[in-house]
Amino acid sequence: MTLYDELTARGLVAQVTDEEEIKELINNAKATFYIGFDPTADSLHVGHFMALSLMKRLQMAGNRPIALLGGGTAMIGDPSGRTDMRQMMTTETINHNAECFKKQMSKFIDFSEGRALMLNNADWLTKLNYVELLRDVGSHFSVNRMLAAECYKQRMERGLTFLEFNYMIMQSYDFYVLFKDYGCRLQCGGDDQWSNILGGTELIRRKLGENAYGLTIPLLLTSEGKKMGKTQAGAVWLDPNKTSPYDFYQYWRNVEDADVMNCLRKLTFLPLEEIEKMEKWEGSEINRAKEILAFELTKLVHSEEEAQKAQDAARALFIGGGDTSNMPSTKLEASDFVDGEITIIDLLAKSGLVPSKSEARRAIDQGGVEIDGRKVSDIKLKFTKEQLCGDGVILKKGKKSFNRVYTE
RNA sequence: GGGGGAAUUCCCGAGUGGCCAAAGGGGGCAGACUGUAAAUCUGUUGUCAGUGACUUCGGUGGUUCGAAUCCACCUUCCCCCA
Repeated sequence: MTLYDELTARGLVAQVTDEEEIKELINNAKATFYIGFDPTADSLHVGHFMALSLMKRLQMAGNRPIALLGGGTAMIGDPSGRTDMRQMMTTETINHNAECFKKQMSKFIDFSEGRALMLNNADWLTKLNYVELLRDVGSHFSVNRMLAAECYKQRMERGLTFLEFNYMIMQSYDFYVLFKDYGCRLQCGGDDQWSNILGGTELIRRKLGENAYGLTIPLLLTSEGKKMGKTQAGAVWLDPNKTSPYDFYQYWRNVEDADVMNCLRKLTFLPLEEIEKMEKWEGSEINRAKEILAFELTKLVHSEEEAQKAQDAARALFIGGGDTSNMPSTKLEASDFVDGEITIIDLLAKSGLVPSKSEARRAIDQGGVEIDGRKVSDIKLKFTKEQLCGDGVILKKGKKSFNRVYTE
């Protein structure tokens, strides 16, 4: 099976500019390609993961990736598919974020010995001269065409600033620079980037008379059409300090039945034959597939060790017995105790299982709190310091939230 | 530049002087049923202390015994005309 066929089979190809040419390029390990990442936060999240994994897949097949940090484009803000303008970010924030991205990507992509490049478009975008750019690049763009682009549709109704309108031109210019200076012939990206990518291939054709190509990855959606990788608390981050490996594992362990196979195909590196076997699993057997999905992804993003820990902790909590030492935990300080005691409500709040004491109260009222497997009915329950020494107690809120609280 | 309209709790959206912590829906959380799934049903959903207090309706002042509701100014957004 060729690389391109595998990508298609996994559902990783949404749109391509020229299927035959792209096949030729990537199947024969000839391609230098790029994917851009705008450093709009201090960590990559699940939304970036597919792009990263596509990058890795192409690299494993011998192609050379360029990870382009959008230090310059982040200054503008991509309006594609957004209903409101992005908040303007300071240069310091952008640089800090770019550093964070760099570290995370290095764990995933092999940048040694020129096997991959990491560039920052701030290096060329910030040096541009306005009038020159207008003449050299601006003359190749038709406003009429741009306005008709799908990615601006939403914004046409709500308002679009000139700043953001220029985003496409900047991204097109990136592709042009990478083509010219690094021989990059292919740009990949999320499907929402289609218009921006076409802008680049057009610019290269007009300015250099050469062909460049684009390939987009479908957005990862749930069976209900919502973006995956979002929780109530926000994005699912790849940074263990922002989303713990345990929470990361749990996110995937809890996907809906209808989404498991899709995720396995798109996100994991398990052979397709193996995934096809799981397709036959039914009913509660699907839970096995979810465990595999969660384990594989935690392994990819964090490490095999962390994946194992998360799995052990989850099994111990949900199935019972086993090793609970790796579950999320909270250590109490002496100042958390009043007269050597702490109330159940404070305990819940401290553990982070509830955002406020009112919610703690509600949770107990509704019979949703357990301590070491016993339901809490007394809202005034207190614990002495001695009771929480050593291993402490295991708090459970609802069906899935656990936290071990202890003190020394 | 001229004219008109809007800003409400996580989101949408009612509310036009006291009965408003603010209808309804969505989402979230909890309970029942389950497979750490979905669907369904029930409860709950500002904070802190338990029959109460405090903060909230874009911002700042003002009128009033009393304001999300009235007035002034400001900010932001939308629409029409240029």
